[in-house]
Amino acid sequence: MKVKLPNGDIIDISENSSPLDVAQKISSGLAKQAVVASVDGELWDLSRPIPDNDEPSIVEIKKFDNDDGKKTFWHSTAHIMAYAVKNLFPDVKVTIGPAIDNGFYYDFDKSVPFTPDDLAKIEAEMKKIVDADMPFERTEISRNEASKMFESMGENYKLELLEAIPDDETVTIYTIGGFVDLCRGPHLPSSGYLKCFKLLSIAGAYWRGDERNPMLQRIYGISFPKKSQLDEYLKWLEEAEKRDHRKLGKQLDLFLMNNDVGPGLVLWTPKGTMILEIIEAFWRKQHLKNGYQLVRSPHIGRENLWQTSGHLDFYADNMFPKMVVDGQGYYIKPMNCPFHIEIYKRKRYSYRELPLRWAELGTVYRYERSGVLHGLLRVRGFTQDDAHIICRADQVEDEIVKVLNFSLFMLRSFGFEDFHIYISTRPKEKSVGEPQKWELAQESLKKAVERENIPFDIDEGGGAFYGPKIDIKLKDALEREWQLTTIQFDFNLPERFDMTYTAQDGSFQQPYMIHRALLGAMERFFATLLEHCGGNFPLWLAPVQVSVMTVSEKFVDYAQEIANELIDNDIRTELDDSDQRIGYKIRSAEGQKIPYMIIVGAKEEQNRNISVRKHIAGDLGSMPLGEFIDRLKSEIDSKS
RNA sequence: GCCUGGAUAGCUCAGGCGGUAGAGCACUUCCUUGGUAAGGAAGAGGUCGCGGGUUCAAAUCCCGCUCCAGGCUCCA
Repeated sequence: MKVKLPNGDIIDISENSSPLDVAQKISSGLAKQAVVASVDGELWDLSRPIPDNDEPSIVEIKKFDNDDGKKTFWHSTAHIMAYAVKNLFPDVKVTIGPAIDNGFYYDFDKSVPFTPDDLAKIEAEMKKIVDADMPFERTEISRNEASKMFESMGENYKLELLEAIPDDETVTIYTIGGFVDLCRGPHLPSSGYLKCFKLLSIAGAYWRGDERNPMLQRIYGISFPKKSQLDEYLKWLEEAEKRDHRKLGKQLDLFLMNNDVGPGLVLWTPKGTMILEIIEAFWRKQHLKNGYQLVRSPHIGRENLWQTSGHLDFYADNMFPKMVVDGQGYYIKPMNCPFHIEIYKRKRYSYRELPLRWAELGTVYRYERSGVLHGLLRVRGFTQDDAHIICRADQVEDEIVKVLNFSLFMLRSFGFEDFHIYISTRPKEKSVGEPQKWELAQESLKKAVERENIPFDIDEGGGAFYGPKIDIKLKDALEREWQLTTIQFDFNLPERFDMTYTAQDGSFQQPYMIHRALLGAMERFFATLLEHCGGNFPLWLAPVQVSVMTVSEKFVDYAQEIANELIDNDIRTELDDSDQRIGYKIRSAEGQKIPYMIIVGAKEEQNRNISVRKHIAGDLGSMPLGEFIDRLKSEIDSKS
């Protein structure tokens, strides 16, 4: 029989050949690296025979570097882990064990949770299975048989999964050694493929992710065909840990949280505040340049306001409880929008006055469940770089293009380059707003994104009930995705607050309203930036830009002179005139990741110049102060 | 909120099967006046997260709470 390769080549193979045989025909190298295949677009086990159709099947061989390859590799590792766990703990019930973006997990129902020691035991057991190189066997099975089998094994979770499989789908099981699992596949041909793996962590997880269901024990792990890949991954994990914003925040003395102040509430130190101030100054300047006006609003508002906005109906769970003042109910704001709308409603607007773009660095407070708080990424009090665009239907598309460009400009200014856009459309269930408004909004979002030529996905039905949105995710220096920007239509609030403008024909029309946060929340943005640069802030953001250090106390006067000159030139400068050796001062400045160090001693004082050392890079030699200042200024301007 | 594991000096951590604690760094003082990632000495620093119980005695054992970490669920 014949099969066709993706490049069009036709290959002759014998009956009942598998993709592995095909790979072997192409080259032994490919056969060695192959982990899975697709046959006519369907993922296919390497060892599963290819059907002999009239038309030659299209067979694609996939290696580990392919996404499907990775997923298969990891999924098979999950099975082998489950097998090992069943060997060691026969009472455990198995549930699901999928591949995820980085590795895999498997959830077990086990009365006594796993301990870290168990992980080592499980790894050792897995090693045995791998060394025995046992084949994965795929079997198609009738629903009845499968049901009987899992019932006899007492695997009630598998029974539940089985029931959820649609009637027209073939039920398959995969067997490896003594372990049988209900599984769609595909899998590696055998356990020997798993050259190196590591179990990483244990965590609780609800069955099917529903908190009303029992808590299962989840084990996370990762695996690779080569040891070097595992080492590289572990190094990456280590690097990520080093860059953890909570760790760097402490190390560089930027912010803190404290028990007495309360969970999820951030205290900003002078250095952290300096950075925030620079970001915010840049933010204000750019907003004014981009046609925004700034507004401000209070931190609390009357109950009635939140009733009108609907927050008390649909957002109350996330709001801090009511306080009563003079017999009136008040709430701390979880959002800024109702205030901006009240500003809008102070007068009548003509269609000529639109669009309005009102921005505020508005600090909001949301009640987040205790278990979800996480450093600066998830807090209870945070400052949104919020703005509301109020415009006419004919302005919507332009406004979206503008805000999208503005957003990308802002993010790029901070050194982010790699973006992915997600558009979310009208939910199927309930939503508010006229269909034609949704249509117009969704079309505008798509057109705007297409114009920018940035990869995007559409999440059909993924929008909020009150309007479609664009989210921008960015990748940081470690290729991790973060979501900051969101641009969101709102068909709910204009209606609830009865916002209108007077149209050309004298009629009252409801404007379109767009919420947008470009950097998202300042706290989250700060954390992202901090992890992205690993604490090595670009010069324009560094809280201390230069540390002037003396070789001995004899040169303090000259050093002070230099420091004063820098400060006069708006360079954030610190003078280290401590009674320490220069090596010590350098070490401490390097540890604080101060971008430039100036060293002054006898040579410098005599020549009226300075010696410059750059963070990480090292000694740059000596130069006149003026030249150094010019260098700093151009580096600051370039934001590099 | 749920599961698991934690909380000891400003920081990083050791110790402790019940008899009120220790290191390194940081801090203070003194010596040293030193040229590109740790000079030396001395000193000061802790109700061992908070509250209760058991006990002659609790930082240690028990219970409750707070906070933190990794997940789950939820989200900027």
